This record gives sequence, structure tokens and C-alpha cells, in this order.
Amino acid sequence: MTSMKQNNDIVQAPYEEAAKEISEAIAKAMEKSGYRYDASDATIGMSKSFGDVSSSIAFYLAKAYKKTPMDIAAQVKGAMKVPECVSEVTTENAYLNFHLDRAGFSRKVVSSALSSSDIVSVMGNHIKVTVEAPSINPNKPWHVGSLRNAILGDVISNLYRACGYDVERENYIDDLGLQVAESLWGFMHLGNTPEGKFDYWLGEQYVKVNKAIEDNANVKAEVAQVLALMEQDGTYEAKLSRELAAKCVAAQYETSFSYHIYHDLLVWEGDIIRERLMDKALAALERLNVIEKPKEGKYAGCVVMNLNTIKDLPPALAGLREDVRVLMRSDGTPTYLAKDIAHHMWKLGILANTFKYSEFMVKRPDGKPIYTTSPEGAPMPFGNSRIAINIIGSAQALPQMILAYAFKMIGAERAENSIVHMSYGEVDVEGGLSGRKGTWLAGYTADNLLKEAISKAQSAMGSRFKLSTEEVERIAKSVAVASIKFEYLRFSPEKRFQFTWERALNFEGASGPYCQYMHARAVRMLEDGGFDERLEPNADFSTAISDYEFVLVKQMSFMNSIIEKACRELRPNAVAEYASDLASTFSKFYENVPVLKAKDEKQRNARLALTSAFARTMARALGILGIDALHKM
RNA sequence: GGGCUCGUAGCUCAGCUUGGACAGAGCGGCAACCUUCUAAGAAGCAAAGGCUUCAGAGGCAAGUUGAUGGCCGUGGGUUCAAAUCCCACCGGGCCCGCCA
Repeated sequence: MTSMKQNNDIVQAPYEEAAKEISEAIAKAMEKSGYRYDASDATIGMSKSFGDVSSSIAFYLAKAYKKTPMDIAAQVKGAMKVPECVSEVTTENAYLNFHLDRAGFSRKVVSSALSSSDIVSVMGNHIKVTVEAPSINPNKPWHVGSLRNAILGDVISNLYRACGYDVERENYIDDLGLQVAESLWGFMHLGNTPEGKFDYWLGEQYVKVNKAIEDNANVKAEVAQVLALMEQDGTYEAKLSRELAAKCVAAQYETSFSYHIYHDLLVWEGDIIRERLMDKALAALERLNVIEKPKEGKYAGCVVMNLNTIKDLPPALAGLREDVRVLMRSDGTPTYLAKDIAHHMWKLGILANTFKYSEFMVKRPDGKPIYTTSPEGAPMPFGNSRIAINIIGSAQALPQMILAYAFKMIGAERAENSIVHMSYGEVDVEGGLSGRKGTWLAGYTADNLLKEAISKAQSAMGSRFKLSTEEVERIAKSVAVASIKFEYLRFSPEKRFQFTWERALNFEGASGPYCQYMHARAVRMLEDGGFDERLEPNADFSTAISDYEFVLVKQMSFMNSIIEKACRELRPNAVAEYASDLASTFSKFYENVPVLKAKDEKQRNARLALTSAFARTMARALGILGIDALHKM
């Protein structure tokens, strides 16, 4: 595929184009006036009240050329060939202010907004990225804390896709962990007749087991035994744990699907062990001389990695209490770090993809299968990504950093800087969230949250429209998901967030439902106005661009850069904020300029075209957030 | 001992990576529009049985509009210009296991 073809397949970026033209014009004008031009790109920016695009380049030059910035600005302005997209250049206080040609710019923005593509950038260039999330232990239901991980993972995946990457959505299942062993012990000793949703039942078992451990010291030893047996291929415990974990994951997917969160692939820790990925990883590490096997001392009999051999060790790793990380314990079992290294060597194609894959027991609602690594199955082209993005809480920043630096030690070209920890602050709930104690039993499950939100949405809708019961239900569900997701996404990811019912169920102000409402409003206007999208590219904006309209046009033109930035910086909140700003801009627009009752046909068409462009832009932003763009609500 | 992270309006947050013109949202609070009562009130108007204005105390599921609200944690430094960059400090959260 040629790059030109790609360019036609993506949503164009009018603001960036204009900024580039302006920046080039400044460069030429400066050259002409005898100034050396350097890095003036950085001096260009959107301006709120002084024209549309501004440059402060004159300030930089003032000292070197011993002139006042005002003189320089005036001189550069005089020498400038005004770019086509600009109608007027003014200077104020040494700033160069560019006023865009409103009609022309509006036309570009509208026609790019109406592009049929969902891809807004070629930044990704089809590089393959694996996004791992939420990797919740397969022995309990999702709660309001794990939900943040799942939602962030979904949106990060959407962002990468929109920016032209090939995205694989992976959910890692730790079926060999202590938690599963505990639940398994419970299944074998406390009852094996599940009732209700399986993840809930298993989670309750897990809480009971933890009580049993507190009450009786023997239980702990028995659990340890179960854990050991689970990790051996072919044992009853191994089979049973996989079965229980799979049933639990299937139940968790009911939750996931209700939030419209889908994955492509499940990778099971058990399969990593079965496929001997560990051994292969260790062999590779041994060849690279990054592991040691101490014969004596504290780590006698272990396989370890010494972080001190990393050059340019960052302060975070230099000051650790121990330089040495254990990969294999002296009893021959691998640590989590070792499994993680093996897992990522597979993800990044450093180890051959020897997994077998099959379809998981539940299908996605969109009809596509979820594939899973599996003892039985066929080879498939998963893994082999260039970048691995791990959505993991900030508490695990250090292990993630160790993982990333372990790959630096490996030194392979593919391994450098290819592991990205997307860290997020954890969710605080009054009284704390603990799977072990079963806090989620108090109603803090993701399922219950959605249920509450749906019932609130339903009562808020009342009987405003004559809609069928199914339609009311469908809309209420969409609104509920929107309100929850937006609340989870509006913060910077690194910030901790205090979960409160009041805010999670917020439909007002900067909220998901507000964005949906504005979208629905626009769609209704287009229907009422009998607007035909296909006529739009010829819409004439020469008489219809007042400030209210142009603010909307400009806002729409920023979409590409917002999405690229959100992707580059792993900052989904930028998109949430953009959507809500766009919604309120549109609201001001239609409250202040008549659309359907515009004074003539030309103006009416132009305003309908803007409305249509808004609807599409909003739908794109909502799509990235994983929120439905509703037509009615 | 070391490190990571957060600190911006009453509350919840954006902006910081790439310094730029008055630091932005949302919520809450305030005011107005609406409305009830005191009320058979007072004043004025009225070919009238009502209307207008004024005072006090409330109400409202919401709505709309307006105004208000900030030594950007503290102190230094760099710069024509600092919330933004650098240094130090203070306060909150988290992390440094042959747990996962």
C-alpha cells in the first residue's frame, strides 16, 4: 500500500495543514528579512482571542539582532507572502496573528469530518501493538477498581487503532496464581456446587478460604500443595484449575461485554509453562549472558539477574535494597518476573510463536471469536508485536521498570524501548477494595455499578418519548455505560480516583450522556432538516460563518491533533475533555444561530453541513471512548 | 536508605512533555427569570372585582442567564516572558520478597 493511498483513507487534518502553511510562510518571510530561522515551529499555536493562529517568533530574535520585538514583527509581516488559508495578518504586541480564511477553512474542516474513515492519522504506519488489559485474576468478578484497567485498555487500543497502528487486544490470564489455588482449595473442600454467576460464586469461595486460612494454619499448607500440583502438567489439580478459571473468565466476559469491551486473545500462564516458554527464555538469556546461577550465598541454587550489569541504570533501580532479581527459585519454580519475561519475549517475537490457539468458549457480541492459547488447537499469527503496552496500576511501576530494563539487557533491536508501562492510579473506595476480604460483596462490582446506572438512566428518561420498551432499555444501557466510562476517563490516568456512587452516576455537566445528548440533538436536526450528506462538499460557507460557527469549525479541526496527542502520551482524558468541550461548543452554536430556520437556503445548507460535521466528529470521539453515539435519547 | 507519583477556585479536575498575551472546565454556592405564603398588607392604577410596584419568609424535578470565586504547595534559579524548565524543601499516596 502506498502512502498516498493511505492518506486518502484517513481523516484529513485541516488545522495541522494550516499551521504548517503558516509556519512555512513565516520561515520564508524571516529569511527574506535577513533573520536566521530556527525552530519557529514551536512558536506557533492556536490563539483564543487574537486571530486564530499566533506566532511569538519576534521575541526570540529581539536580543540577538538588538531590535525591539515589535519592529521585527512588523518587518516580518511586511515581508510575508500571506498563505492561501489566511485572510489577514495582524500584529499586536509583537505577536503575529493570523486570521484564517473562514469560508475556505470551514469547507475543508467539514469535508474532512465527513470522511468515512475512522483512522485519523498515519502515525502508526501499521506497526503492530499488543495492548494487555485488564488481566484480572480468574477467581472473582470485576469490581469498580478493575474496571478502570479494562476501560483504559479499551480506549488505549481504540486510540492506537485510530492512529494507524495494528492493535492486538490481549487479556492475560494468571491461572496458576496463589489466588486461583486458594479458590481451587475452596472448591475441593468447601463446596463444589456453584450457584448464580460463576465469578461471584468463585469469589465468595475465595473469601471463605481466606477466613479458613486465618482460622486454621493447616489450610495454608494445603493450599501450597494445591498450588504445586496445579503447576504440574497433567494433574487433576491442573485440569480442574484451568476449568474453573475458564468458567470464571467466561463469566467475567459477561461483564466485559455489557461494557462493550472486547479482546482478541487470551494468553494463559498455564500455556506459557506448558509450552516451555520459560525454558526457552532462560536459554536465550543465558546465551546473552544476562543471568547468573550462584553456587553459594543467599541465592545459592537460584537463577538470578543482576541489575547492576545494566548500563545507565536509572536512579529508581540503582537504589534498590537488592541488586539481584530471582528468576528461578532454588526449588526450580519460576518467579513472576521470569514468566513475565517469557511472556514478553513471545509478545515481541523474540521467542518463536509456538502456542496453539483455539476459540474461547464465549463469543463476542460482534460475532468475532475470542481466541485463546490452548493445549489443543492450531498455530495462528498472534504476538510478534513491535510494541507491548501494559495497562497496569502504578503500584507495579517498579516490576514493570525491571521488566523493561531486562529487555534492555537483552539488547535486541526489537526489545529496546518496546515495553511501555501505562501506569494508572488506583481506584479508592470508601473502606478499601480487597478481593481477599471480599469488599466487592458490598456492591462494588462492575455489574452492580452498571445495574445502578441503568436504573438511573431509565428513570431519568421517564416517558418523554414514545419508545418501545426494548428501545428504552437499549438507550438506558448506552447512557449508563457512557456515564460510567466518561467518569473513569475524565481524569489523568496517573491520578488516583475516589470512587463515589454520586459521581459515577453523573449525567450532567461534563459527562458522557451530555455528549451523547448533543450528538442525538444534531442527528435529529439533520433528520428534520432533510439534510443529505452527499450534497455537503458543495455547501457554500461564504455567508454563514459568524463567530459561533467558526468556533465550532476550529474546535472540530483540532480533533486529529487531540487524538494523536492522546495516543502518544497515553492520555485518554484528553479525548474525553475534547468531546465534552465540543458538545458545549455545539450547544452554544445551535442556541445562537438558527439552523433549520436560517434566513436563506444557502445559509441553511451550510449550517446543516456544520451540524452534520459535528455529529460525525462527535461520533468519532465517542467511538474512541467506547461510548455509543446515540440517535435518540 | 532509595525511588516513583500527586499538590491549580469551596469540591472534582484540565492545562505542564513543546514557556507566550487576562490560568480553563464541571459541580456547589450566590443573584435573576418562575412560583407559594404572610394577604382581606401598603402604595398606585382601574368604566374595576382585577392589575402593577414594594417588604418579609419560603418552594422548585429541572431549566436558562449572569456575576463571583485562584499568592497555580513553599522558597530560590534560568528567561524579554514560568502553572509550565532547573534546584531545594513541605505535605498526601505508592513501591523496593526465592508473594503474585
